Amino acid sequence: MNITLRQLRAFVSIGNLGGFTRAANALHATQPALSAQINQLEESLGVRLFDRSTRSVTLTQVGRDLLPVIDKLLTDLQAVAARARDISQKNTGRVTVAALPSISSTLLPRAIADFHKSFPGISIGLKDALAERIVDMIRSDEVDFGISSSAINDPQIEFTPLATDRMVLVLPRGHKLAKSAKISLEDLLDVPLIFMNRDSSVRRILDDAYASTGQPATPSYEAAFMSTAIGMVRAGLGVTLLPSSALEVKTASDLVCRTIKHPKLKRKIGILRKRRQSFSPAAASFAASLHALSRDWFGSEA
Amino acid sequence: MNITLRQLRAFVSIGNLGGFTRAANALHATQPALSAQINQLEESLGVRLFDRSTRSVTLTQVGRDLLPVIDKLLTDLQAVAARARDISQKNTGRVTVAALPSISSTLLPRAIADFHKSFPGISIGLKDALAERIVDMIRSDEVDFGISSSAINDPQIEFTPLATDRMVLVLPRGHKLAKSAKISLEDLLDVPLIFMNRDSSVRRILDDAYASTGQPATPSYEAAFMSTAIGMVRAGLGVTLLPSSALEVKTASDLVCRTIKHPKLKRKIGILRKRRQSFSPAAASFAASLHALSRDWFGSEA
DNA sequence: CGATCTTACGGGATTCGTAAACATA
DNA sequence: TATGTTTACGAATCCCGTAAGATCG
Repeated sequence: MNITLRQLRAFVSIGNLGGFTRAANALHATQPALSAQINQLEESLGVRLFDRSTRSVTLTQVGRDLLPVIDKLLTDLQAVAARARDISQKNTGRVTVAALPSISSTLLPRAIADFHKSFPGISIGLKDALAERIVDMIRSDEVDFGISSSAINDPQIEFTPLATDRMVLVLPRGHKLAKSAKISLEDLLDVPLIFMNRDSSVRRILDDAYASTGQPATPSYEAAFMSTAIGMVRAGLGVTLLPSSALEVKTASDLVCRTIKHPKLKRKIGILRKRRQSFSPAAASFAASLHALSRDWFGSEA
Repeated sequence: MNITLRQLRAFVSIGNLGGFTRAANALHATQPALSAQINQLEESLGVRLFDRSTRSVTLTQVGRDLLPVIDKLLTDLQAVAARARDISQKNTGRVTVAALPSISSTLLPRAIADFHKSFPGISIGLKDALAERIVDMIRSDEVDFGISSSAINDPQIEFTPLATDRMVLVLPRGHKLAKSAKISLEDLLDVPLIFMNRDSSVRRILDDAYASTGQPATPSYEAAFMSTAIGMVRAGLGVTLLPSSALEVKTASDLVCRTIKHPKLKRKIGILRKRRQSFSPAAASFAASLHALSRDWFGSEA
């Protein structure tokens, strides 16, 4: 015969309430049901738990010993279930994401702030890193998911697009190109160019784009941080191409942004995660929040 | 939906063994059953516990969190059940009994020794006391049961006879009464009598018996301990009447025991316990052992 | 193609609740 | 006599196991 939780609950309830009838009411069951359950439990354990007369029920010595232990057991179980439900209802949990610096500095802070309003119980960890490192962190489960560009060739990693990030030309307000209606890559040949250095994924996109034109990229300067590149533009050292996601430049009144028509001057930004590994409820919720926010941010361009 | 122990066991087993099929074999169940159980558990908790592909099963983050907790829960339950079964199988436990001094010094030491051979896991506590105190200890649950005479007038206390204890006359080997074939109470009128003092239940029996003859008891000496009374007899100060249960006197070669025919010169010795309070398994076992031993000891006289 | 999980479904065991019997204060 | 437990029994439910389906390596 097997012990069931119902039997244990009946035992605790009867023991605490001191009667089958009272316990039956409390448990929304009938007395005969409890009677049977206690009989089964007693048989399973091989001990008599209650001394029952028709008029009163008292615990036996063994029952008195067992009651607090079993009570604790049931309380513990309830706590575990409550914790699980808490996680599922996103009242608690932790999500850690890895994202490119451009995303980490612009979209994510706002996303995190918004998300925290809806789910104050979930804490979010953010690690900014370059594309390769992001993939590493996903592989080693250091993060729940990553936010990066799609240029990944790993069958283990799954990409879900969030938005398209265009490369925009950033130039000083008075620059001659600022007047041109349309600007192409060829127009930039005789202008000093400021690129991100070769570690960055932005740079890789530019190199690819230039390679497709047959004209190699010849930057006059290379910067490790976007803020450096912008500072150089502002100082009149040249122009630079930066992802629109790093839109802090838009707010600078002495700079002008112009889009350049070229199929390769854009990249897909999206969520990277291990294939066939489900999101935790908290991570799923945050990812959904990111999708919603990116629609507002970039519009619904594919 | 309600959580069941089977679901938890399935979860732990699958989590530890890393597969539904392996767990199904281990649990002597079929794998669709486990599949259903995990589905139910996941629904109850509101969280996904496993990431399952057709070829492999891995715990989700939440599942990894929950596994050790639930494992411990089940282990605890098993320990509780094992403990209860231990008690029921009398591999463990403690019995405390209160008994009259005459019983405590003769029958009980042997009973305890015998019992210990059969049930080495049960420890037995013995408290020797007079009748009133025994009843007190039963009432206050200081002891599991008492061993005393039946002269108790408490509806709360239940008496189960063990044996009949006769009062025997103890006299020096050369005493004149030792030659008489039959001795009655009246024959003792002109002999110095040594009685137990008025606290003892033995004395009460003698007083009752004498009262029924119309002749008041007139002891020449009163002793608090039986050994004192015996010493007095041995010294020739008189004769005494003692319960046969205190049979150590039988072994003294310079003394003679003679029974006296009188309906009141006996008492029923038995087990006293609270009405409608069940024995613990250990207590029941020891009580049964006492019944068996007393049959050997006194014969099966009612 | 084989190993493994999921779905579908029928039969059997469990268990619940109603009603009557039973026991004690 | 009234309260409260146990017994009896019919019915609903639950759950398991078999078999077929689906999917991934």
